Amino acid sequence: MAARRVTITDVAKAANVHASTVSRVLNGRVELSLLPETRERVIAAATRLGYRPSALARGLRLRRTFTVGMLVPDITNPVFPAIIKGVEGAAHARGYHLILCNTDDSFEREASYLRVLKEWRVDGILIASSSTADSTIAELRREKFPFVLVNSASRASDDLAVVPDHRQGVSAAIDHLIELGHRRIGLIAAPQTTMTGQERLLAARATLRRHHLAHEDALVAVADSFSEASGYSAARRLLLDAEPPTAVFGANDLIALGVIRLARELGLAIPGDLSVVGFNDIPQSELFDPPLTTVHVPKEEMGVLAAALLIDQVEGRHIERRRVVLETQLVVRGSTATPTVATTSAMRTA
Amino acid sequence: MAARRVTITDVAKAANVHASTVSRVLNGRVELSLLPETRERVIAAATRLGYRPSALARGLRLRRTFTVGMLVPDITNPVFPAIIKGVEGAAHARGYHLILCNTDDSFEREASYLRVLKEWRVDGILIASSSTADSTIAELRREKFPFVLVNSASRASDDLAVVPDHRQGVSAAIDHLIELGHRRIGLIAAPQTTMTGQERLLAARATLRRHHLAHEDALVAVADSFSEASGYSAARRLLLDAEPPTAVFGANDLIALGVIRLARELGLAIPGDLSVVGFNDIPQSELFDPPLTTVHVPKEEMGVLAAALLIDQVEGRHIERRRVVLETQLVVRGSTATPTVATTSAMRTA
DNA sequence: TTGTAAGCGTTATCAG
DNA sequence: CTGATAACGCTTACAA
Repeated sequence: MAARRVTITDVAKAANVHASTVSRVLNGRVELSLLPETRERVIAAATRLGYRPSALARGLRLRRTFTVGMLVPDITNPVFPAIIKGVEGAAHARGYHLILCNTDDSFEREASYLRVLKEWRVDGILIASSSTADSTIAELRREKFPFVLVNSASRASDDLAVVPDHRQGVSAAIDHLIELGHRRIGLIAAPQTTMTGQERLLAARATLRRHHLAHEDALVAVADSFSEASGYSAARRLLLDAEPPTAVFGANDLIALGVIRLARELGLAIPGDLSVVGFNDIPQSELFDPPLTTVHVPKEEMGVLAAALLIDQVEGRHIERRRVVLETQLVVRGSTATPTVATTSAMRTA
Repeated sequence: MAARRVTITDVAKAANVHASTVSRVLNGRVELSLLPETRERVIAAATRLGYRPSALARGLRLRRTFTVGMLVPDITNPVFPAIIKGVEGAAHARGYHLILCNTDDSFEREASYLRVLKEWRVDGILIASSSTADSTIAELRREKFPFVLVNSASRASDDLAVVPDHRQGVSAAIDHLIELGHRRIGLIAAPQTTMTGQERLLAARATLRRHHLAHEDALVAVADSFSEASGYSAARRLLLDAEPPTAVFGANDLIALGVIRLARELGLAIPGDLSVVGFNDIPQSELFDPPLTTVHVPKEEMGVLAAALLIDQVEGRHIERRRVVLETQLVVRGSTATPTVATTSAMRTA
């Protein structure tokens, strides 16, 4: 099909030198002594023939690929593109390339991709896949395979990780609702099979408890995934209840948008009849109807830091902080407000 | 750092056979005659040692990597994740893996990534990067390197491509505005360095001409990129004009959202004072304020078809249609309406 | 049915 | 300063 690739030997022949010389010219360090004349001849030949070294052969020989893999649960969730952008930029700047894998939130695909990444001998792996089985991570740890968790941490606190401060963010979101006067606050959690899901629900419950507010089961629904559709379904379980909440915290922005969609269908005004807060501050959050009140997470920065941490590890540099926790910030927009009289009636029952 | 990887020879030793036998057991076709007993011993050894073949070595030997590369201009633009998802699904189903590269709309990065993909000996390349220089594509063509264009086609009509019907989509969008009674229709084009940008502007102009409507320069602004920010800036040039349009067609949804943001800042009601249409139908389009009227493009399907086309080509299968053009469909939501009395005054001047 | 050997394209080491 | 050689880990004729 494609014409035979030109190899280092072809270049060598064309330049009347040995292949090893070509290699030295093309990627030898400067202190190597080479006749300028040879160097020029080699470079000329290489460009004339359009020589492209084989990363395969080189990786095989070097036992290094200058490539990092990244596992993402769902590229369609707008948090991730932002994180990925950060990762890619930082990796690129340090001479690494990124192999991106979309696990579609399936354990099976995740395991399969992890295998593939290892087979490709990537130098390290970034894991943004929140559902990652503990066993999977344990395996990486056991093998001493360099990896860094992004966005969602692991149970083992000594794993390298770059995460937003879930607890602080969630707490700020719920404090905000309470300050507005809400007393019946519904929680739409993310899957409890994920660390992110667990952490955010735990944090939310803790905050409510701190304020001596109800956080009974009737006020909690767990979404099947981090998607809008799942948020919508879960919201049905909450809002169609006899005593619906006056405010809802969604474990992420997509879930919050699902709530908003349902509310709209039910004819509930937001924030008039129902306040909604999300988490992540996805792009265009301020253009939704209503503009989404949410917890801002420095997504791109998170990616940059994670990539840096991974590469530091790969290159054997000293690592000061094994776990980087990034500040989050509540961004109040239109989707939250003081509960109205109509809904405050529900408050009394709380 | 990491413990030495276990190789095929390690497995061979452990199973008391030669490496070639291990290879045969692990990926030989069924018709190969192997003693069941040997087979079992090998498999046992392989699993016990946790053997993972090196894709590097295998790719080097096979001159095939079962990997395809994909160039995406901006992963942050919500059209692409959807396309990527389709690509990845289809590729995965056929046993291929995807290496994703974000070119950030820079020629330089694009060229660099293209080089990298070739160095990794990917079996083929998917190009969704609309700004791709003709010369780049020409080079691929010359080298007979398998590639398929997605979302935006090339000038050369015989290149393999899977694209939406830009002409039909744009025309539907503008027809819609005209049917509503708009006569001063502004165009916010995408960069004219991109094929997509050119095609959509051309189509828009043609449609206006067909209706004998003005499409003078005052009604056209060209955005610097496909982003919301660029749409916003370009919109300033249009809407702050003495005689602003009563409706605007944005070359994509993000640009349209930029227009909406500006309109909101200027206190213009949408669709009351200004109608806006976009292109692509990005996720959550219906949750914006107002819900975005836009041209729906079957994004995931586009990805699936493109991947299939590429792999067919790679595997030497016969290809019936070299260019697949997908139907688009106008989705009318809240951002367009009949021009109000106030703005119809502007109509007369047109 | 299985072992032997060569080679995929590089680069590190050792001579010269 | 540059050439020869071996090895990275795998697959596939060919031989046994």
